[in-house]
Amino acid sequence: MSPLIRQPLTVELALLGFLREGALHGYEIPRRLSDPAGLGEVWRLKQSHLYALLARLAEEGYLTSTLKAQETRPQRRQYRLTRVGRSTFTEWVQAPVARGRDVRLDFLTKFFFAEREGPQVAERLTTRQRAVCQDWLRQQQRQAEAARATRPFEWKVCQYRIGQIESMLTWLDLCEEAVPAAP
Amino acid sequence: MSPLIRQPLTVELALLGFLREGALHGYEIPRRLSDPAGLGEVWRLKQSHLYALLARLAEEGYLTSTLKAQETRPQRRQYRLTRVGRSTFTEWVQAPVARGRDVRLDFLTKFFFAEREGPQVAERLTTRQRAVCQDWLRQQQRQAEAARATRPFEWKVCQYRIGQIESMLTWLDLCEEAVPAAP
DNA sequence: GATGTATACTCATTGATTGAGTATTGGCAG
DNA sequence: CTGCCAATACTCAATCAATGAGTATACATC
Repeated sequence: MSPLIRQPLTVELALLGFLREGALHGYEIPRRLSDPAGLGEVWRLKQSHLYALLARLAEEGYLTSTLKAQETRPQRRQYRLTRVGRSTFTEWVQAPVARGRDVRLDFLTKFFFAEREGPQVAERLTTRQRAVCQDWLRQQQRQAEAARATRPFEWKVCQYRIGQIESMLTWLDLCEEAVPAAP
Repeated sequence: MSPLIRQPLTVELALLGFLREGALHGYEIPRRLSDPAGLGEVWRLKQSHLYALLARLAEEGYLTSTLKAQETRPQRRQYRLTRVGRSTFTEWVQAPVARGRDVRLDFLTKFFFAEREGPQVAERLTTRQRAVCQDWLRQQQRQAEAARATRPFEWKVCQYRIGQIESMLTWLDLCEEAVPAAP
């Protein structure tokens, strides 16, 4: 239970999402994870990697693990969210992604769980992410303007990013329409 | 000079691009790399990491290193492309990026060097990349269609990707316009 | 009774990445 | 003229993500 120094604890936090609805054992998670109707399209995670992540999440106090014997099968390790784990997850799932390169994986994952948490959560996430995207957009547009005449490569990089951000914004609109409006 | 088994030798190959125009020492590369008019906006590379990559490229036969004494300063290591290094780079720089997640870094890097190699190279790269993107697009559209009614999350993921790919295609058009037409 | 498969993990190793350290020289402020 | 800082040019040890391979048991089935 060190004071949680590890800054970037990004995607592994998402694993906590699978434990929201109750205790789980390690073997069950890849089953849910690989469902193509869910995150199976977005994530790939090797079994050994998963166990390593779970162990570290336990070490850092986000969840507890207890061994449960079964009559027939080999014993399994039950993972359960701690209070810290629960609140950290709730915070994580509503916080927008801060860097463009993380959208691909992180945002889609957040959105997946946010929808499961309820329409308010999903809407808050998309609203906040839209604000962040609009900041990015403004910043890239400024930079593109500055580079336009003198630095053609930098200008093209900016144009690329601007296109990606704009299409992300369009997509966010689509997502918000799809979420049933919060009361 | 092992038979180059390492499959993914991705971005580090780009380092060879800096050696195309002549021998270099390790310290010079981060200077060129961090130029914001060039790849400085796209890449971040720590010094120690850079040296590690150079060492491995040398180990794998893409370049040779020799120590050069200087009158005053400490001696430096001169890196020079081998024939294998030269041809590997030429191939790499013209090959389209195969996975969407690599576009952000890899494609922009390729394009940077391709422009330096000449308009034919840049045009070949963009043409091929466009073909790959169109494949992705078709595949995602098929998948979106299949997921539409029954798997809403999967459908959204597809829509996200479709948007990104479409905006990439628009950007590729922009790039080709900017490249002076090959004779 | 042999073979395969689902359950449920563990472990050793690789390999990317980083922070910190080292050594030398030139310039310049005091 | 000396003390200190910045620039040059790397090296090294440690960390940590990620993977492949291995282990052990039970149930099914042929």
